[in-house]
Amino acid sequence: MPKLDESLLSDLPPFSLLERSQIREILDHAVSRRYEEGTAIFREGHDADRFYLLLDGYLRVVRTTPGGDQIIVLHISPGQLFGIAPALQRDTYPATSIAAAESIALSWPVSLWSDFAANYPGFATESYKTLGQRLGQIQETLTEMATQAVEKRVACALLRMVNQSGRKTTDGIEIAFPVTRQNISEMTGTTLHTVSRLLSSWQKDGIVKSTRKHIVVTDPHQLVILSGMQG
Amino acid sequence: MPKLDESLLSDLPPFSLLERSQIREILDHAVSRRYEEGTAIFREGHDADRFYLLLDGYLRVVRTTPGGDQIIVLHISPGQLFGIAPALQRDTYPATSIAAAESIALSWPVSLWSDFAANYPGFATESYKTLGQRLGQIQETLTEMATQAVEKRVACALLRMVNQSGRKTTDGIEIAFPVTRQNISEMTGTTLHTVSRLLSSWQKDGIVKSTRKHIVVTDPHQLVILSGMQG
DNA sequence: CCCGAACGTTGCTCTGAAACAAACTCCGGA
DNA sequence: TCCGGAGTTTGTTTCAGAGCAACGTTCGGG
Repeated sequence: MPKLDESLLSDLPPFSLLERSQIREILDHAVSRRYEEGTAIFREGHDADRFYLLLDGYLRVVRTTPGGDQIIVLHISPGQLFGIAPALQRDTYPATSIAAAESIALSWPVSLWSDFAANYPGFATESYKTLGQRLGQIQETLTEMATQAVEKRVACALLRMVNQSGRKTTDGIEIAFPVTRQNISEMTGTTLHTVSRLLSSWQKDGIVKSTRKHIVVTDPHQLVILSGMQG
Repeated sequence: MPKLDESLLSDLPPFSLLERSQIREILDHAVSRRYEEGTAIFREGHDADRFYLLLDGYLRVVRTTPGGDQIIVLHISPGQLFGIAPALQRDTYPATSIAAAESIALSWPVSLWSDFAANYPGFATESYKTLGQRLGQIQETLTEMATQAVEKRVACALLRMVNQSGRKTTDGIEIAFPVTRQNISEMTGTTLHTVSRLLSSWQKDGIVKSTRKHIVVTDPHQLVILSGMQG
């Protein structure tokens, strides 16, 4: 295990108030690991024995129904805590985390959670803030799912990914991790067929440009209009 | 304002570990208020200046879309904390709370939250547990909404209400607060027409019995089967 | 270099549920 | 007592999007 550098954490909100020495302590307790695309970091229902911080890459947070259908609840980007079931007194993970791209994450045993919360100023506060934002996001998705037509839901899903991970290219803004039509259908509660049709037609209209597992939004503004504004 | 009795709180999880004197302190800071059916306790987006405990009645937690559609995110039963945005470092309520039946709630200014968490053992823990459960519920609803057909969603919604507030009667189990077809449609992302049809047909099959704003489930087992089990 | 799997596209059919429409019933208040 | 509004029922029409099917494309690995 290579020695981890303090600069990894010093700019991230949950740790930004801490001394260098404190960050050192935290890092010394951390386990760092690499996850290949498609690998599960932890699975729904399993014992929540560790909590995590994503250093690099992107994750999908996924739930599976008894019937075998899968849905993507949200995505995690670098710098975010995840698997923080312990913060909510859960002894089991409420969802599965899958690496959407090759990813690197730190993790700590849950037993350290209360230590962190007690000893490191701002840690608990920032963690709960994250949780609050996530709860808000999920509620947002739920309302969207309940009230909006498929086309708008797909447009919103694209916009969310663009906002979270978009990076400028010559053509427009590209989504920074691999996404399949199937993935998008799992985010929006529809079928890959319908998503494919929508993307094809948007491509025809010059709104997006997509190749296998890779999407570039060329006209974000049009997409916002399609999404029905404000959502 | 009548003096509140300690027994109100002594059996509720967030307070069950406390001394009588501590409960007294808490009550002395509380404001108690009655809300008529249909009244809002607080509204989405407003300043989160107080947090609440429902003593009696039932609440709907509701979100409204820019387009004016409304959806019911979850219900709150007596004994539960709500409006606990401060626990998540939010300065604004993420949803609206409406009294589904005549209700009574205590409330405290958010400034007391950190005092409570610091001074009353078990309070923070139990609050976060509640939050965790609620997050789980919403995820559950989201997956259901994304993957299940309308009939199953409505069956699940009825079962959830029955589980949360059901009381035995001679005919079966009745939902303890007023519910309209419209309400159910707002829980399931469908129309009141479709809900009405479903309830009519279930009534014909002897699964439910309903009058205006009032539903009794006469054959819960059948309803479980309709819901597609495990949901 | 070739093969097979994973991913994507497109056409066609069919149905569940929304949209529209029109009554009916219950309840509370004037 | 009557009236009006809120809640409910039921019928008919319509169509978005799921389901099914078949084919095309890309890519990685042997």
